[in-house]
Amino acid sequence: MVTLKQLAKELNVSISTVSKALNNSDEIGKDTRLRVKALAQSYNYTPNKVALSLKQNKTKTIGVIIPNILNHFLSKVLFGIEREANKHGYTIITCISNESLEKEKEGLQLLGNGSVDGFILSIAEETQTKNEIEHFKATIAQGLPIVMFDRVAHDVQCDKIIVDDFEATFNATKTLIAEQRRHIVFISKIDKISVGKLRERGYNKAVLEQGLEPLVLRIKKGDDAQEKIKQLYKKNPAIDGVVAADSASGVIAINMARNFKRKVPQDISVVGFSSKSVSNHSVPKLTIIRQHAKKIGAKAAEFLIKRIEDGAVPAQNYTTKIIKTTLVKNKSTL
Amino acid sequence: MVTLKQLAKELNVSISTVSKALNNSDEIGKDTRLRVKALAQSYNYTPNKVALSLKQNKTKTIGVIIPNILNHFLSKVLFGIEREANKHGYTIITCISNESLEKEKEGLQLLGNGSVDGFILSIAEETQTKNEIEHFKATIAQGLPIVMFDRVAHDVQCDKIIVDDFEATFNATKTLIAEQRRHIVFISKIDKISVGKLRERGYNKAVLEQGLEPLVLRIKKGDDAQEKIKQLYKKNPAIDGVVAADSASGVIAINMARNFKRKVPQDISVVGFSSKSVSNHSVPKLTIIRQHAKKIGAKAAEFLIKRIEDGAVPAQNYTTKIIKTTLVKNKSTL
DNA sequence: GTGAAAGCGCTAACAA
DNA sequence: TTGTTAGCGCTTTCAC
Repeated sequence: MVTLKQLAKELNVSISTVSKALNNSDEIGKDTRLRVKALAQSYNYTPNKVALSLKQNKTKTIGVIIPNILNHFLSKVLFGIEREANKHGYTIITCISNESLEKEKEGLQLLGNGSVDGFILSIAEETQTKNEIEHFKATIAQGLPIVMFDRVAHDVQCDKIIVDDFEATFNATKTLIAEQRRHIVFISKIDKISVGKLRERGYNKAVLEQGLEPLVLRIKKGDDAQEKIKQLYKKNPAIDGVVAADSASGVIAINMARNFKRKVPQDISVVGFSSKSVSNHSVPKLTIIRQHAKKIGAKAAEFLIKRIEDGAVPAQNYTTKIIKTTLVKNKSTL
Repeated sequence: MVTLKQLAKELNVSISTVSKALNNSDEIGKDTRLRVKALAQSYNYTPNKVALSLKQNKTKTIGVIIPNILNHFLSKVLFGIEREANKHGYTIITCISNESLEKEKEGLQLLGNGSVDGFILSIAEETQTKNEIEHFKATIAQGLPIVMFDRVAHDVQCDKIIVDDFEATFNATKTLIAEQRRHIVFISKIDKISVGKLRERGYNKAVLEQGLEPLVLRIKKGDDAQEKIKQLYKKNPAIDGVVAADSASGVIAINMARNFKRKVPQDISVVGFSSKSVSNHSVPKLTIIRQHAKKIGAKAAEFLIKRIEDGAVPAQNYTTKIIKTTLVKNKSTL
């Protein structure tokens, strides 16, 4: 990489002249400016980002800590973050907590040393079960803003972007009830995390309101989801509706139903939290609760960048933005 | 963030004393060292990463440029990269090229300004179709090592990690032939990129060797994959085998077959490039060609870090490592 | 219109 | 054993 120093030497001018010329300062004479620019161009000069960061005490970089990049929803949010960040001239540096509290802390620590101007994160499962929030508070106290999305800690003062999980399943369940379904099961692989709990509650409320019996299938890590759902159908032949809290369960529920000679949507109606691409993995296509992951990511980035650039505004006026889900009807419901 | 300066002031010693003490230099007396460390601890001091980077002219950061983070294979590789990088004390900064040449160039440019010590990347579709490689060469010439994975440019001198795409489909097709399948179709959503072409050739060779007729279904962006596959089955009732080049097509091929009252694997045998989690999306589970994405990522990181840390070794001895795929038999084949 | 100098936070060669 | 100084690459104030 060429530096200002080298350019200055070659042009027989001072470093500051070069710097000013490149920054279009009107202190510098036109001809000098042009000469400098020409040479810089020819060397393909670009200012060293690290030096700039040190000097200006800002990195134009956002730290993103997500629990699991193999989760389609989360990687879609990441995509949204990246795109929005880029628009504003920011890059993102990613840590994957792998649902571990320790790795989450490490990420915060590692990037908190001046590497980033702020964080966007979704909380690890372990952090949620242990209910730890001190590391977030410490980071914020250190002057680094945090924006949380999806899985958030309500006791931490910061901007948040969440989904209307409770209402989403409540409404989805009611939709099935309106189809005259009376034996609706709720399937979840995410019963441990906050959003999973909310979704289960939404389902429960809708079912109980109608005097129906709730039936919940929780799939643990390491379980064979197909097998569990098979057993479920076997034991409960009356099932005529499925609400799935995660993207795979809905798809499997549809594909497995046919093994029991049950037609979707005639005999069983299925709806699940998922994305368009995954909804394609079942025939008929899964009716989905869309979470608008990219939008969530974009909003999170927007919020964070605003915080960063509004500078040392006394941290306050924190917003919690709810991105409403949309029910996209495909052919797995009537 | 506390700085050395502040610690020095509070302790009434010089900045360098503090620095040395914290770095366990034996130049510093034991008591001073302890005093310094105690205070640093109490302030939760950690050296500013940016200053360190500037000083040492290395960032301990890897730039990763991937075409599409929503692709399960690619995000899995990213996961592998991140984990391996972390092990070695590196963080990763991600750019998503979105299959665009322009964005790929931008990423290289943006991070090439001192932000990273090297790159790991998989080439964008547009870059492959236009066959542009100058930006890679320029980056390498600039002193930043590149490791390419999966979609690589053979004309660029650098380390590469690839998959045995040709052999994978060749062997998979032969497996189907050994099952006495005589009407095997190849389905691909990725016919434009290098690996997609290799996979198609592997299939072709196996089929032609047996004097069978090749049949290829190419699904374009924006196409309804389900509909295309449905039409395929309708027009070609003799199909008794499917080799899928991408993860979704195999799953859909299985789920759709049942709509034609064709049993998998009895009537149709299906195998596809995919991952364990996606193979679950069909009943029966898809027999998959596993690419060991995480391992690819880990190897790529390992290669790059070695290059970075072996310093200015005259760039040479470039390795191309082939990570062999594994055929994991599930119930969609005999 | 141009240049010298300070300083961002850190390390390390050298001086005391 | 501790401190002074220079320097990584850059911007910016102030002097000429």
